[in-house]
Amino acid sequence: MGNDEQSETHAEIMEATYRALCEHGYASLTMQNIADELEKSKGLLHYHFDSKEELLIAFIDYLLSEFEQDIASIEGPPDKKLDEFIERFVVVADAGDRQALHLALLELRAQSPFNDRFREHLARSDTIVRDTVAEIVRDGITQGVFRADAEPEVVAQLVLASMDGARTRGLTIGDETYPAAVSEALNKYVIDDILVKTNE
Amino acid sequence: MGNDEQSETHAEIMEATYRALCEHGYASLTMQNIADELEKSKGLLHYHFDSKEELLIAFIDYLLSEFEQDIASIEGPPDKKLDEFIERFVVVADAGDRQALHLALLELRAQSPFNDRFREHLARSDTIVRDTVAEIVRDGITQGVFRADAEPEVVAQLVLASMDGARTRGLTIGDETYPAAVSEALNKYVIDDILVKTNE
Amino acid sequence: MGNDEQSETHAEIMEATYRALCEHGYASLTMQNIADELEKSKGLLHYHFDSKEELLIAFIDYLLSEFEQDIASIEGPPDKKLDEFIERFVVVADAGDRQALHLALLELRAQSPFNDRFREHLARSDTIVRDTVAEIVRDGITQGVFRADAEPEVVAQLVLASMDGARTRGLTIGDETYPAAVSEALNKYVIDDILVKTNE
Amino acid sequence: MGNDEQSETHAEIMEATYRALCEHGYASLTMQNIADELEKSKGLLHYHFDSKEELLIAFIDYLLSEFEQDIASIEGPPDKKLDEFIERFVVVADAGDRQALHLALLELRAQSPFNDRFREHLARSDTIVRDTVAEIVRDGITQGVFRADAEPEVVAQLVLASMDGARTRGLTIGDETYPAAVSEALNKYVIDDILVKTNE
DNA sequence: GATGAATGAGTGTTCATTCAT
DNA sequence: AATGAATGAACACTCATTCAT
Repeated sequence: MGNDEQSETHAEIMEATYRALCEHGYASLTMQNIADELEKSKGLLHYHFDSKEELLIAFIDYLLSEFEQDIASIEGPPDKKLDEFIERFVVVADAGDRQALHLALLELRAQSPFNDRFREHLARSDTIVRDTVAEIVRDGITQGVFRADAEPEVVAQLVLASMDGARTRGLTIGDETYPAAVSEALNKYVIDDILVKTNE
Repeated sequence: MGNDEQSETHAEIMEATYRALCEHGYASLTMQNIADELEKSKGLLHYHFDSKEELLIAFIDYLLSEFEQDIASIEGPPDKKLDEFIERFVVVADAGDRQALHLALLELRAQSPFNDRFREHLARSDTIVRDTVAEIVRDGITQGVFRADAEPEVVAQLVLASMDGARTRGLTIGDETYPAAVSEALNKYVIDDILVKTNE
Repeated sequence: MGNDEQSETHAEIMEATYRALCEHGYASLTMQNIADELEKSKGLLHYHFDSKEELLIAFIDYLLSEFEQDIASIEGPPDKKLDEFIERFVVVADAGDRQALHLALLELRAQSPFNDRFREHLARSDTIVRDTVAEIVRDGITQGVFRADAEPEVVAQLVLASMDGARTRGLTIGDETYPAAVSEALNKYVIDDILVKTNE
Repeated sequence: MGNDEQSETHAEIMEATYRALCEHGYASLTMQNIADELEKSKGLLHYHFDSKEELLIAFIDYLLSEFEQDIASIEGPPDKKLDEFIERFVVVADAGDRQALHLALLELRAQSPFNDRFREHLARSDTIVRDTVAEIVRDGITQGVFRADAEPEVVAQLVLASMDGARTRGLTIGDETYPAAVSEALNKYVIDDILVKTNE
């Protein structure tokens, strides 16, 4: 059976933390909030995690591994993968839920300058995601769908930054169309530029 | 303009709040922190503001008006103004301080989904800033330095989003070069595209 | 005015701590107990002391300084002073109160192996008290009331140890006559031995 | 005698309790501490004892019976037995361990004013030990090694009190030589006095 | 016998807020 | 305007105890 036992309650706590974080926000998140979402006692949380910080570190890892799995599952030719990647970052469909996920991440990020461990765990994932995008661009160049002078690392940074910022600003003004609008702009002003035009 | 009496202590409290926020972060910000920075008592804060929230709302306005004044002070031809705008957003020189300002803003933004008043005040400013950038682009088109098919609103959104995201990701991984790198990418992949090429 | 301000509330907290300690014992002593005795809120205790430990350290100092003042006030010729010292240690009269004081001290002592700061503060006082007793014996030898071969330090140790132990055992079996009995034994088997016999 | 089944696990729990008590002290002693020392689960402790208090009562009995057996095993002529008794109370050799035992006892004693059952169990033992010492003195008088005017009960009280107090003060100031010093003083100022001098 | 999950009451501590001065 | 004392609710965390397995 292995040590998959970590899964049962551990996973439920992570999900409860997710819901609690979405509902109350990081600054107001309490162990009681999480316990309420879990419909278990506060004590149980401390039975499984030494402290709130420990629980949140575990939560960061949970959140990021979910996210990493998600983007790793993207298939297809490089240009389609890049589109799909942006699409998933933006999320038109299940707006509510994934928006909440990115908000949760944003809040944790906003805390990272004050918490070394948060920063370390978040940074690791940031690098992975950026490398993934850069790799897509690199594959695209190799396969001839992206122009040879496109810089994979730079494009990756710009794509990620603009999508991140779009979400942040979307949250700020409560305008859910913001990410989609930036996604379009990104396609028009950036992606289009690096695409090899077949008939021009 | 208005009751200038507001100026003296009020301004000092805003500055103290700024320092306290930079040092402790939103989630750990206490009235005592602010009072300590002010070198006055906690009670005084409540004499001037009915509650912590009220003080923070006032702080958002203070922060944004500072920011709005800053970008309003940019002079020169549209393409230079856009460069300068990005430059100030990025800040190469006084990294420490302005970085802190943007972090403070980010934290407040991360809270806005949980606080209607935060959101309203932040949204107002967001719109102003975006309109300012769009106006610069519009002027640039009129003056013939930007291509006629550039969309002012869309470019403004993309510029702001990518700069915002760059800072956020810079904070996440504690990499101060991130915003500068994205700034360059922005110039190369976006601004360059909409510039009217004089001799080509 | 001076910094005697420490006196007002500080003293009341010390007294409340004393009463709470007597009533509940160290192991069950809570900040709430102390607050209840003080008839003030728990928060106030933390306004005056950073932590429970800090409060207890202050309490040790308070207790010991009271005690040191008490024994320093003993007057008269050396042999009478020694008697009076033992008498006060034993206390026949106001049994209840002083017994409680010594119990409080005993509890704190029992904790000292687990708390460096407790130990340091208690040790300082222990030394002072022992030196005081030794000094009495030394004076007695000089003045010819104690035999020249009496060892001041050794006698002081024996006197203090037996009185301390008497109280401890008195507490153990709830027998209030124990200290008095040991006091007598001490006089008969120790003090008598070192007294210079005038006509024998 | 009785249900010998008690022996196996029961004894192991007692020993674990002893170690846990030595390491953490009474005030910080938890069922988890004991379970850790036992290398078994907390639940098991409650299987064997209805409550923590019940376990501690059993522990007092265990501790005292060990102690009583120890002093009962002393052999030889009365004056040697008295010396040996003091020696064992003091313990020069295995300082660490027996010191811990007496500390454990002291802590439990310090609790006895707040716990009737503790007090009763401790008092019973106190009486037994005191009677044992008094009996030694009485035997000594009968056998002519102690002076006829020595009062067995009084001497026993004084010996026990001073040794107890010596240990307490030794713990207080972290001075391990204290008990030995008092032991010497006891011999010189008390035991010597009641010894029948053969050539004088 | 023995465990691990789970609970709930209680702990020290924090903090926005109030108020007399 | 300004303070320091004081409060009360809430917080993270602890722990003896229970119970299904």
